[in-house]
Amino acid sequence: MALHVKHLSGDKRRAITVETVIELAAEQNPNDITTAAIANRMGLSQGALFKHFPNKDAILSAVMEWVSKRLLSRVDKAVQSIASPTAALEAMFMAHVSFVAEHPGVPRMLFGELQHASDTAPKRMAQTLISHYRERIHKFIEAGKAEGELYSGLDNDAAVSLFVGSIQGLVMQSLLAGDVKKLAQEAPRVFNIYLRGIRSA
Amino acid sequence: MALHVKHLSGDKRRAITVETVIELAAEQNPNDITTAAIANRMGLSQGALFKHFPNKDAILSAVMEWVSKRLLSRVDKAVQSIASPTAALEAMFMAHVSFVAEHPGVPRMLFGELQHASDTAPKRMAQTLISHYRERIHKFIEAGKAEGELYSGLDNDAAVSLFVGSIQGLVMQSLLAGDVKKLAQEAPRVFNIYLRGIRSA
DNA sequence: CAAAAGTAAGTGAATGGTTACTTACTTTAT
DNA sequence: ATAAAGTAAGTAACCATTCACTTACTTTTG
Repeated sequence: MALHVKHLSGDKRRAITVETVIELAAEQNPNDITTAAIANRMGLSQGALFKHFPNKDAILSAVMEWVSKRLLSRVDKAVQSIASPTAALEAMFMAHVSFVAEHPGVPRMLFGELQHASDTAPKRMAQTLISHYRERIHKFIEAGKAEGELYSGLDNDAAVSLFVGSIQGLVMQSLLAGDVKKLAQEAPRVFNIYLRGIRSA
Repeated sequence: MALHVKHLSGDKRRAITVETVIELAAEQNPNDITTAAIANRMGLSQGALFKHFPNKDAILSAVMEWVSKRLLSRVDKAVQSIASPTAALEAMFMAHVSFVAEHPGVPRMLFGELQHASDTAPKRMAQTLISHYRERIHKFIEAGKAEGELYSGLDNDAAVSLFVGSIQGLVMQSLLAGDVKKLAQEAPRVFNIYLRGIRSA
């Protein structure tokens, strides 16, 4: 019928909830996104959220699952059918940056979750996402070395850290400037320096 | 008489408060450090804090001021009497990393403040700290170019971003590992890659 | 020089606002 | 008609801030 906005199916509602949280995280401190704010943005009452999620942590977990799936499938897609490891790293970098530009709330939520002392479910999910992400970079760096594209004396772990950090640096700068558009402009220039640091001769 | 712990002078109390907050920020999400937690760690009642600070924001502002002074003076000291711009960059990098290793709560608080939507006093202080920090790197990169130590085609802004990001990456990894000691080990290896990315020939 | 007055620092118990979550009841869709 | 989805009005916990009062030390004054 599509006319009624109320009484959506649970699956749809859960999906909308996740997108709403990510939207809100782009605008405010993820740590103080309230269930009231989420419900309000969705045009629902606060209590309605708890028909779909048992508690707030479950909402955040759903967000983390969404982020994990989308980010990893995005970078995986960007990388497939690219033969050269360094080209793959570049494609991965750009895919990640454009994902962040589309969803600025994502890195903020990730970092926000990692800050927690106790290991909550969403925190663990953030940790595994990042570890999966790092694994992918690791593979490309090893392959790049094997093919002679990368400096043979390169420290693999450090190279992975710097890859992740270079994106962090861009995110932080866009956080400071409050401007997401600059991300796309600066990204290739930062990657060029990184590439220069890891490639052979 | 030095025996009494109670009734310290206001200045001392304020200094202890700042250190306590940074200590707490190393252990838990800076966003939910409560005035009760601060007071409790100091062996004071909650109300006593407000004899020294008008409100919680003033406490956070004091923390940011502490961080700004200490971090900038630390890197400035590390750099003085170093002629070569690249050597200065390295010294600055290492000084920053060792500062963070000593005070793991600091980067967490900084990032936490930057996350806020409204611009509170402590947020503005975090912003100016970072902008001062970036200026210093900028100068060395320009000097490095002038002296031919750095790649002439280098994008200055990108190089600054990557410098900051490389530290961010290290911090994030130590956040994941929950291990601050690895910072000092990994730092030189990450900097080597960075240096390779910006230096000439 | 000591008692009185003053002051900064401390306590502990309100206070009011906010938040996650619950409950009792109503609406909608199949 | 019944189960899922929604509402509105709770509740208990928590948090920053305030307040009335006490304690430790300093300054003033008879």
